[in-house]
Amino acid sequence: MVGGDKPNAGLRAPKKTEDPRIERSRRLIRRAAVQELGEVGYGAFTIESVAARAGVGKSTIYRHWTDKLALIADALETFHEELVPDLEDAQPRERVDRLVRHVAEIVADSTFSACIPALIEGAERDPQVREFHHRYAAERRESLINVIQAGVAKGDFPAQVDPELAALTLLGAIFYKRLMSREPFDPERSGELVGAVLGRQQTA
Amino acid sequence: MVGGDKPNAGLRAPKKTEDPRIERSRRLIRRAAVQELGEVGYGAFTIESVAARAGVGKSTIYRHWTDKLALIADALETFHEELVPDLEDAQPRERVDRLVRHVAEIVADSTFSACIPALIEGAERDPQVREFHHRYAAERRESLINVIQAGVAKGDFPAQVDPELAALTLLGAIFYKRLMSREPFDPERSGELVGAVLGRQQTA
Amino acid sequence: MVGGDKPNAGLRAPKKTEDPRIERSRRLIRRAAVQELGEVGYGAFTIESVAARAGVGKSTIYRHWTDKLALIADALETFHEELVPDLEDAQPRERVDRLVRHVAEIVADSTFSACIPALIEGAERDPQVREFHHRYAAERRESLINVIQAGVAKGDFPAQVDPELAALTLLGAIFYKRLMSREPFDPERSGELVGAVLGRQQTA
Amino acid sequence: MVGGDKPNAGLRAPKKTEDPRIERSRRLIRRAAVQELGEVGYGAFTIESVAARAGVGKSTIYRHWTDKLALIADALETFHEELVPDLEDAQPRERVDRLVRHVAEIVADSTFSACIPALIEGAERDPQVREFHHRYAAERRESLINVIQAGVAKGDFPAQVDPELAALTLLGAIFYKRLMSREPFDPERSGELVGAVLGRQQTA
DNA sequence: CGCTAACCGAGACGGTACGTCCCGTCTTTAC
DNA sequence: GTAAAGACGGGACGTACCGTCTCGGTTAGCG
Repeated sequence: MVGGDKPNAGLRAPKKTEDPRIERSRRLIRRAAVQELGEVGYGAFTIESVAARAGVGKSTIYRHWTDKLALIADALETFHEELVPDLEDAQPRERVDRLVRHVAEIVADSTFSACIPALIEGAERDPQVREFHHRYAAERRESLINVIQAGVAKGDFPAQVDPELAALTLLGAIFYKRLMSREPFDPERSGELVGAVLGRQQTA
Repeated sequence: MVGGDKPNAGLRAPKKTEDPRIERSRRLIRRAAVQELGEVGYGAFTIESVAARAGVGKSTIYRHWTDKLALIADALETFHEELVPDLEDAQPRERVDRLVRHVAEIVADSTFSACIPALIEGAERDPQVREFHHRYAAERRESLINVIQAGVAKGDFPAQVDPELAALTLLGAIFYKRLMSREPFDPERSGELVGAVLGRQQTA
Repeated sequence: MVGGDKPNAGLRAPKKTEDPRIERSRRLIRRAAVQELGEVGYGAFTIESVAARAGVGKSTIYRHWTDKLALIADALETFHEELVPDLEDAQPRERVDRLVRHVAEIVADSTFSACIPALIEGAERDPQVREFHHRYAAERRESLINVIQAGVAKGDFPAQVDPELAALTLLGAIFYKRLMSREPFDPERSGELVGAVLGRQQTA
Repeated sequence: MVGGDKPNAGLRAPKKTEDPRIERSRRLIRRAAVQELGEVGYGAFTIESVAARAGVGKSTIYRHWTDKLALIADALETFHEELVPDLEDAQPRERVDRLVRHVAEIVADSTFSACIPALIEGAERDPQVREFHHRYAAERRESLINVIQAGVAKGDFPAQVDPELAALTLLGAIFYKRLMSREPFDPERSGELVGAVLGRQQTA
């Protein structure tokens, strides 16, 4: 979690097990928040509306998250897993392809995508959000760099490829398109993109 | 202009010259708005704060712009010129280098840079801002694409380079670094970046 | 109440008891409003100033009254009781004396007195205030008329006395002095006044 | 004048004759002000509206009067004459009758009447307005007192009549009715009123 | 009859209050 | 004892006028 939510972090001794209603509320609220985000977007996202949608009092939300941004960030955390789910052992090129395509798909269309601008802006103002956002992006980038590195070592990609720079251009192109133009990057073109940066497949 | 402001549009005959105070107010307010945007971001951007910063009454702002968004959009318009100032006739590679470096420098540090997150967030929330932001980015991209295309035609870059994709990766890398990590893209590395995407200089 | 406030009208079943903060806020605000009215008058009466004076947020006022006028009208309602508190069974002359003196005293000096000009001005501008102001004055006048009538019937006052006209002159003199000259009508002279209008006491 | 208008009070020596435009503007504005007052009442009286009605710039009004109240008071001054126009030498009773009826008529319906509340309120807050309002009322009262006094001296009214108290009740009744009820005092009843206070006509 | 001073209309300006909306906090009551 | 309901203080929104001010353009009346 980003911080901002306040689970019984500091061992409130006397409480053995957590009231089951608490987890129920959290789940309801998180779900409502994600729905709200998807439907009205970040701009019109309102705590009061989330509360209404979740059938919950406003105070219940503030009991579990410090503010709007914390709720959003936490709700997004949910997606974290779904973003590194390709731990297969295909060949490097294949793995890069899948990774890039996966990112492109998520960026092209998902609740997560709708929140990217908010995260960027939030990161600019709030250290907590920044930490979360950067760490998150770094993990994503790291895994891509590693795969590219492996490919270079294995000779699948040209030797002069700088993995870090390559990862930057691959991800950059996808996010840039999403943030700077009407249309997101088409996932179907991810193969092309990889080819442009790492060289065409020298298929026999 | 993006819209929202109400200048002397459409030559209203009877008004010969404009009251000089008007332009002065507009200038002060625009400047204050950009500063505000850079400092507090889109979400916390406040007309009242802009008015205070500009040393102007709130009503003066509403006299010239219909609402907050119109002011933001118009204030950002200000940057339009400063960002396409490289109309030289060097060789294509050199021109790409300079263009990319120029973008990197601006993104690394400038008043404009401070507004990028606000701009992205604003584009997501408001159609007016979006229109401006996208058009603006498109122009920037367009000029880079043209130069790359010329280079490909001339044989300075590999034939298989897709100019549009290449531009996307070049710019993407720069913005991605700025928005997704602690450090902006170092302008000194723009040569490397161009090399990675368009091939190393095949110098003698 | 005059209207404008929105109390538990129409027995909304599910709400048993009212939040005690509500009544507390209402009381504080009403008091502040009356003070404000007395001090700055109707024209300069400001919701924001009332809020500050009551140590309350502006929104709390708007939560309980629809607008400025509703608040003013309701706040003035407060005085209603304090002004007809002489239901004794003395002789008619005595009762008239006391009633007139009571009015003179209130008009000479009281929180209410400070509001009379505001009330008059308000009545001229706003139908709601007017309704209240007139109804209120009518009740006051009515009770005086009744007592005079009783006195005439009983032979304590000359037969040709027109009770309604007499009440008008008695009250009129008091208010006229307050509103049209530096000094209010001296309550000590109320006996004289009654004598002038209803004839001297034909004591043995 | 109440004060507030600023004619060439302090003998600006070099100016022989006044620019005729000035007087013209003053006249237009005064007239517009009175019309406005009559039509929309004091509450909705707006300087901007008066300016428009007079076909004059707002600044022209403020050039000649300090503020709204000064303009209104000055416009009312116009009526001052029409309020003491009964300098005949009838019998005292007749003169009182006419005076009272005249006041009743003015109070019952005139532009002046519409401003009484504003004057009362203004007098409460602004010393200048107070001075004007009180002096004005005093003159009116004085003339009535004098006539009554003459009548008492001449034996037309009972000896025990206190002229000052009598005047207070006569005027008070008329103003009270105007300010405290829906209907103003009916001028037709002024004879009755005088009779009630000064005794019936002991006609043969 | 042409020049210059002033007055003028127009309206921009800094302000202030309006009544609305939503935030994030805090209190109360019901379950 | 917890959670819903929702009152609360706060503060920005965009609007309407206020009373002040600056701007050129027009007009009166002197020379």
